[in-house]
Amino acid sequence: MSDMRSGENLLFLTDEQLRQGIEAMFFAYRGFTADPDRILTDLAYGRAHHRAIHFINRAPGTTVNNLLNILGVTKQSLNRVLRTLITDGLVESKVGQIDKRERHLFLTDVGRALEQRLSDAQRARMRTAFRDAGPEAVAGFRRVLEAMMDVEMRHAYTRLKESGE
Amino acid sequence: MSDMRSGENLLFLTDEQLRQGIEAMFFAYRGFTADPDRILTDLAYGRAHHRAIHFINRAPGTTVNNLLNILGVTKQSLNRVLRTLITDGLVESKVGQIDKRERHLFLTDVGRALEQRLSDAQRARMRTAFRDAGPEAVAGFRRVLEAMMDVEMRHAYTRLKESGE
DNA sequence: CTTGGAATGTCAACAAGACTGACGTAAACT
DNA sequence: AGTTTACGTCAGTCTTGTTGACATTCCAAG
Repeated sequence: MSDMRSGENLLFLTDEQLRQGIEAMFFAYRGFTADPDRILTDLAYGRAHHRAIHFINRAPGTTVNNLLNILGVTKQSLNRVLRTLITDGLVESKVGQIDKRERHLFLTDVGRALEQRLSDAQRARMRTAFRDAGPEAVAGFRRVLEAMMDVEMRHAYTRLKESGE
Repeated sequence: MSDMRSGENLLFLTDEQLRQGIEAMFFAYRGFTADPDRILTDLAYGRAHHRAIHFINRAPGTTVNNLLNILGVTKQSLNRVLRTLITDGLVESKVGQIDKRERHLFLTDVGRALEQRLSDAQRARMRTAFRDAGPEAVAGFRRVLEAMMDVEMRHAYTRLKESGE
């Protein structure tokens, strides 16, 4: 795999190749969000709600601040979303036992049901794509995406990844 | 956790693997747009302007309708963006010679300069990611992304790809 | 040739969801 | 006691998506 390292087979780094990578990212991300988006609009929710639900499900009991860092939005923006999810009974907010300033977030049964519905749709597409591309392609896919992240996001991603396996 | 189905090792298709793929997409897309976004906010433009500029540069003389299909937004939404780009002198709109209902779009020199600046920033990140991951990973990355697209978008992508090489 | 429908693009108004800034409350830290 | 931290909220702005209404142009059927 690492035969000619110094200045030979770097064809995959031409501007044209990079541009194709950029466009692939753009078009693929559209597909990536398309299925959950369809479900969400029927429920008068948006992508922001999906993201919150996803990460609360992934890390139950997470604090608002924690979620803020992962999502990379302002607290006002997150709060708007969270408020509707709480009043709609999808998310529960519990005052921290050790530190009472903190609010720990959990999905209710209803919230978990929606999370399932959304991630089933998204996973279905991901599964088809993975299967069509094959395990080696998937490994490459992950390697490139990880290299594309900002450092802090790579750490957040790695932490989540390790907590899940 | 050995999940052997019909002899094949399908470990890369577990729900946990798929979820990691989903999160990788989410975090990577943030990195993907971060650099151009920084440039754009200084100029009071947004991601929508970037997208329009990108594809006009890629396919000079394209019609509004054509661009609409690629970008997947309503014509009214695109029009707002286009209008500011035209009044700011980044994009030129020429009435079609054959069909006078159509407007053909071109970047001006100023528009091309901004396009360069934006895509340089985005390519720099893509280049680093590609180099770090290696050519085989890049091939896999592309294969998975293509499989993730909606059919129409895959066609649009392929058409652009072939026009560029 | 005219006329009605389809296609293309523009203008106006509105909604979601991001942002900043300011402020308040409660709890924790020093 | 005073400061910092965590969270919530109000108010206002911006980008970017939406729908609705409308003008222009093309084309084809009468």
